Amino acid sequence: MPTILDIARVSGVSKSTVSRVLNHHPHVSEDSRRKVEEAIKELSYVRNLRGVQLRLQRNHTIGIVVPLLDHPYFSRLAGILTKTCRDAGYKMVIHQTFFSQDAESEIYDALIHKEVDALILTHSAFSEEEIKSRVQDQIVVVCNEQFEGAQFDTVGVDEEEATFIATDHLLHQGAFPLIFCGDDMDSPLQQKRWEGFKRAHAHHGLECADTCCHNKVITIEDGVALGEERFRTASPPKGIVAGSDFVAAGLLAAANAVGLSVPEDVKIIGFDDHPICLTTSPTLSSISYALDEIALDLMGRLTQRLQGKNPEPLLIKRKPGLVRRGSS
Amino acid sequence: MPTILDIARVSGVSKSTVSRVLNHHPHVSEDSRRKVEEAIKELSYVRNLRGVQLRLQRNHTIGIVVPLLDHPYFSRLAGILTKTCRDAGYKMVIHQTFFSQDAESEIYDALIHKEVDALILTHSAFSEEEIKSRVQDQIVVVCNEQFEGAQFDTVGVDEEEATFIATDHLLHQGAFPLIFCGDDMDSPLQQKRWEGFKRAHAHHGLECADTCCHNKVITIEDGVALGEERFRTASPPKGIVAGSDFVAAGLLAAANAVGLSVPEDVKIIGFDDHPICLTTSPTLSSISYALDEIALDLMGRLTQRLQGKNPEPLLIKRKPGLVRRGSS
DNA sequence: GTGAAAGCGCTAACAT
DNA sequence: ATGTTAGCGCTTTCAC
Repeated sequence: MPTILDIARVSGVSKSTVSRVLNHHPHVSEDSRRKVEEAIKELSYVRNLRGVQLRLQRNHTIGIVVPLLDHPYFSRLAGILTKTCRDAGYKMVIHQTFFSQDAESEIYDALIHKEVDALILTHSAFSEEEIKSRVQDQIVVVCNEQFEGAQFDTVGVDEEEATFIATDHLLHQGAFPLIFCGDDMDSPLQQKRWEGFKRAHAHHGLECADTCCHNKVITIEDGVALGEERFRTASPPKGIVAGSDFVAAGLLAAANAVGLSVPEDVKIIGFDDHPICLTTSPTLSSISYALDEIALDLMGRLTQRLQGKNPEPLLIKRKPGLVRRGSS
Repeated sequence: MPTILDIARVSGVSKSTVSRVLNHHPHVSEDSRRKVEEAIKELSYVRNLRGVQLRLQRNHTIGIVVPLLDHPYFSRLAGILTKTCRDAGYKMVIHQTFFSQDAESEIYDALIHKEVDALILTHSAFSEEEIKSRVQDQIVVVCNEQFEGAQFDTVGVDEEEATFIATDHLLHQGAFPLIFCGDDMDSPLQQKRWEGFKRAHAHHGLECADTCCHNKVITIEDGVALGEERFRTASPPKGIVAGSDFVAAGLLAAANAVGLSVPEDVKIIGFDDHPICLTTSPTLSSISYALDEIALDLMGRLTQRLQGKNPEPLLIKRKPGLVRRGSS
């Protein structure tokens, strides 16, 4: 494995000049540049990043925090963000927290010790302030977690509004009472959604009890299980605002299995507008996000910070869309 | 950010001793060890990995190659493998190739230049020999890509057999002619599957034309599109072996939309036994994999190689399972 | 059992 | 425009 010293020897210049060529510095003679480039090609030299990193105290690596990868929303988001970062010349390390605060804490430690140059949060079990106190002035940006943008750049969809729209839609169709389910009711995101759910009820002059809120409903199987439980009671709910399309699909399957008709007996709506919505009978209504645009917004902001700029934290909330299909 | 030198100063020993404590060397006096540990706690010191890496020429980082993350099979596999690696004390960097040979080549370069200590392949657009010639004696292990295990440790399901079972099952139900679809027919995996598909036909004394093979069918939407195209012809296929459950779900939705009954008019089977199988009407038959076991097998092997052992490449092929549901 | 010193590959301030 | 040199944080001989 050749080093810049080898390149220097072969091309007959000093290693500083090699470094200058490598880093596209000005003030290098055309002649030196050519010789160095030839030597690089000849020895098929590639920079050892660890040397650079040790010297520069930078990694060109960004971390992304997701609760779990085996999830249609987070895998899609991680896929898009990874590509976006790569295109911007950064490597991406994906961290799964499995909704655990301990696992999330370790990631902040990694950031503080500069194992990554910045962190993208897509979910958190902490509040914005708690995170800020941990990470100090390290770079953190937030993607579609419902922080207020007080500490970090935050871009995403207005989740309170999204849930209001979904809930209002079901209530408007005459579905009541409703139930609501989310993956982690302790997170700010789920709290926002829950507020939107309640606001829609108030808007229609209806009461909604805390008992219609279900926590830790994440996967298709969770949706099936919740449906099996709630649909078999004497008075099953008339409508469901599900935390994701996968959960919604599971609930729909349970309704079919129990013999309830969708949307006549029970109406269902999910989040994300994932293509799974097209594969159920009836097809699933959903709230849509423009993830690609969100990713670009976020990366733009992140790039600025990585270049040392330090503007006030920004909050971008995009409008969600209602995609009405067969299930409502 | 404190360094071992700070620890050395505070604890009153030399930095070599600090290093020895850090690395759990023997021959350190109990007294020194205690003082160093106190200083570490006091300054909340954490090792700077880049220093270690530069010195040791190792990263404690493993790369994983997936075609794309936004895919139920690969995101699940990536999730499991990432957790398995983390538990073994390694970081994981996920690379998406988007089925491009160029993107994949870059990853091999990264391996050669030791940006990662090893690579886990879950898909490749190259042959085993081509990869070997690129990566030389760097560590590569293969997860469920159908290599022959001549060059690399390979663990996964016998895909030829899996496809034989799926195809045989449909033919046995009287479904003929069939069509077959895969994500990337140039890959060894899809070739194996295609061979299993043909072998099942031969087993039943039936012919199958190359025209029943469809390439680059990856997502739910691809499945819908393929279904719309093939189901509207005068003589639609009687059965489909789909490359993944998502594609199968898309095909099923298209069949329903076109007015074909499943399984009466057309029978469908997918791969992976993903829970989406439970959410369609009818539910989807599928070929099941034991991914968690595969991940553990693989990690065991990988750990050995990372410890410098260099046994002959191993080939583990687990038996696939047939999960019969409503669609066949 | 412990410390001094060399060096992993690289960049940048300083000198020329 | 180019070379010399120090040093990023760490591990590991080699002395003692």
